[in-house]
Amino acid sequence: MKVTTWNVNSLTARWPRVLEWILGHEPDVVMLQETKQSDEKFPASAFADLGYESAHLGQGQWNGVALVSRVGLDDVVRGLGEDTEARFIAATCGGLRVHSCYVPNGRSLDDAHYAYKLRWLGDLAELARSRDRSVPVVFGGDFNVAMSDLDVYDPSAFVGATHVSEPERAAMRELLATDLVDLGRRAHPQEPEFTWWDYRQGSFRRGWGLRIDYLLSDPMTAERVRTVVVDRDARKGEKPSDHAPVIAELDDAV
DNA sequence: ATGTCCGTAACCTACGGA
Repeated sequence: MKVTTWNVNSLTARWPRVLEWILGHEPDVVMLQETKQSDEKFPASAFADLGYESAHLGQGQWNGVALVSRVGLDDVVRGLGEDTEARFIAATCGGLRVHSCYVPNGRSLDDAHYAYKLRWLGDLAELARSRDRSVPVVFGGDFNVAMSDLDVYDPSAFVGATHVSEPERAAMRELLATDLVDLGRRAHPQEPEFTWWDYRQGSFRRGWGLRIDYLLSDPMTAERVRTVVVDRDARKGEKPSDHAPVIAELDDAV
């Protein structure tokens, strides 16, 4: 089973790339972030034509998360607790409880949005902590945190910035401590494996990236993982998202 | 170069957000 996550930075603007990508990669499950669409605009019927069920939590102009699956899509939960922004959607797909997460950006360390980000990650950790341990889980998405300096092209360029601060990293450790495995780092302990490059300054060409998009699973599911790759090709070419998809290939459950 | 891209509101350009 191929489980994937991708922050598309507007599904409207990215539709040709998303369509091409799904046809080319044939993922079983796709967790999408930043659809930037209302539920009315979400192309559920186009996904259905491709053989995929889908579920969306849209907000319109900002945020927006979705799940797209060709291995079933049941028991959808929209939203994280009392959060009013469209940043979380979960469902059961092919026996996996799948969670598409779009963690608040934070903006700057002294911004109210930063406190919101830390609260949001705390709420996500609480949800992960209280989960049904008999069900295999994957949490995927844009976490807007580079968990270690290996996840940052130049740590000196990020002193005092969001995405690398100790409280954000502590919040991610708290999430991981609910017994989740960082599949990308587990598969590639030494390579940066960046997933995001700023549109500005030719960052992609210069290799100025961050690893902020993750696939996290319970340890049993992690044992099923054959490969984890960042599809850098999706960051190239015409009208790319600023994020690349992350793809995990899982063996069937035993 | 604060160097790009997105959606919006408004209007042929600016703005907030990322």
